[in-house]
Amino acid sequence: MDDTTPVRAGTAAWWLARTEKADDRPRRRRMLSLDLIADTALSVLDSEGADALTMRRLAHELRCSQASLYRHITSRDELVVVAMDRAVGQGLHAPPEGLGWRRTVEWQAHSFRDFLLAHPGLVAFIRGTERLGPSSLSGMEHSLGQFIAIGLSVREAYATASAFATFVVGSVQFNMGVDTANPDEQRLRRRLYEGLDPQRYPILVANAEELSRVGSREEFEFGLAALLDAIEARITPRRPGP
Amino acid sequence: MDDTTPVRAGTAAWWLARTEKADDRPRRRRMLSLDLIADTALSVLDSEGADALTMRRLAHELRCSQASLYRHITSRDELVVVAMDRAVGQGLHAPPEGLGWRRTVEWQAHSFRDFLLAHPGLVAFIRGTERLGPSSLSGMEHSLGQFIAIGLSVREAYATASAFATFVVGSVQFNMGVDTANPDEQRLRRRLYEGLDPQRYPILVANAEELSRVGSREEFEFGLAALLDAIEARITPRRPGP
DNA sequence: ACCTGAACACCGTTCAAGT
DNA sequence: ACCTGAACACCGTTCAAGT
Repeated sequence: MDDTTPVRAGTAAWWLARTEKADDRPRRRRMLSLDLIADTALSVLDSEGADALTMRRLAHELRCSQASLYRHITSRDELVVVAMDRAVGQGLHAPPEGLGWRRTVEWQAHSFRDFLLAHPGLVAFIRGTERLGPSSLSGMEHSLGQFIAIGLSVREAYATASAFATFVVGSVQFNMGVDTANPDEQRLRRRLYEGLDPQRYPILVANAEELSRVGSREEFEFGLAALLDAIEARITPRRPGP
Repeated sequence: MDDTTPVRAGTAAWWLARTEKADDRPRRRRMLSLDLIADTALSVLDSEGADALTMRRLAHELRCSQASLYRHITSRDELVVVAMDRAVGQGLHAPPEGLGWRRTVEWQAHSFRDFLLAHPGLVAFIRGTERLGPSSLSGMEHSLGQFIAIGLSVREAYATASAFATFVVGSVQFNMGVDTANPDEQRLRRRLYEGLDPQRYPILVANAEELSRVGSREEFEFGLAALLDAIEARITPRRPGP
């Protein structure tokens, strides 16, 4: 084990070191803790956006010095990784019972997407480095159980759960910078398409009006249905071969 | 039109203003230009990562003052948006002819994914705000043509192309921080799973070894096949209803 | 008319000095 | 033993002053 080079936040090595260290961490009776710092970071990020999340701001919010923060974290990056795992935990909710597997997965995908849309400040910080944190692993454990229960192998279940996570998060992230939150955006997008060079962009120019009306929702529903159909095809028993 | 509030980089309004302004921009005979700055930014980002991309570094690289950069861009954010659209252009290649639609789309998805994996420094900066840039729209124009040609409506073609883009980019982004580039990562991930609380994470603990071996590639292939199957199902003519 | 040195108002991080 | 004021080495951005 090489302790000289610093371990990048979010890697397996890093999460491992954290869980192993947690046991012999001295009990502190002060209020300040990593969890408190992370939750404060989340609330600042959520309510005021990325620019507001500074060490100075956190220290002010927690009524301590900036230097004190570094007794619980080794860097801002590390704090973000921990905070995002907690955010994932906040976004995962138990689905209603008795829906059947397909509608259950559908519900979960929509539910998490709605959470992300409601907290745009967090979205840009989800980078996959929180995948191995306790809350994210909890979500994975749950998904694995679901997919194994309907007949997928462990390996298939993992790939499937990952693909869903990727698509739900990716869909929100990819549209965040650009989507129709601003009501003018649609009209302006139409003008943008209309004004393109018709030689180079014939389809975009010819269908400017219709294309400007397609939102990220439609893309999301298409991709989600595709993934669900793929699972359905896999668990449908095939007829015996020749 | 409200000119007082600054337009956020990457929105339709912003791309529109850029194209409209381009015409009456004075011809300059100096070498410095937005394109040159953007390309320099890309090469710095690609070879040395996000931290190296500073205005000071760019100015040094281009042998000009920092202030000169601001004659061509209004902010670093804006520069990043333009640069990323150019990067997308570099990552898109014409597929070999005569593959049939499914293998063509498959080829494109793999090709773009390989590009991203080969240029990890760029990946974190793809945020969707480059969607409306000339290179990205060129990719969209091409994809629309493909999907319309096999029978999808304009609207379906757009949602489909977007879902592919989301999934390919999202899959790389979501695994970038964490994937098996480091050969130790797999072993450490296994140890991480093994050391979890078996009450809370029974499946992860029981399948630690197998799960640690599933990489992002498997997830990618699953999702890609699912999307392709979904297209296939849509273009297969249904029998007339009752 | 064009360019830029030098400054401004910030960052994340560290550590000697306090209690 | 614990905490922190003040500094350090950076940022992105601006503008008065140069040519």
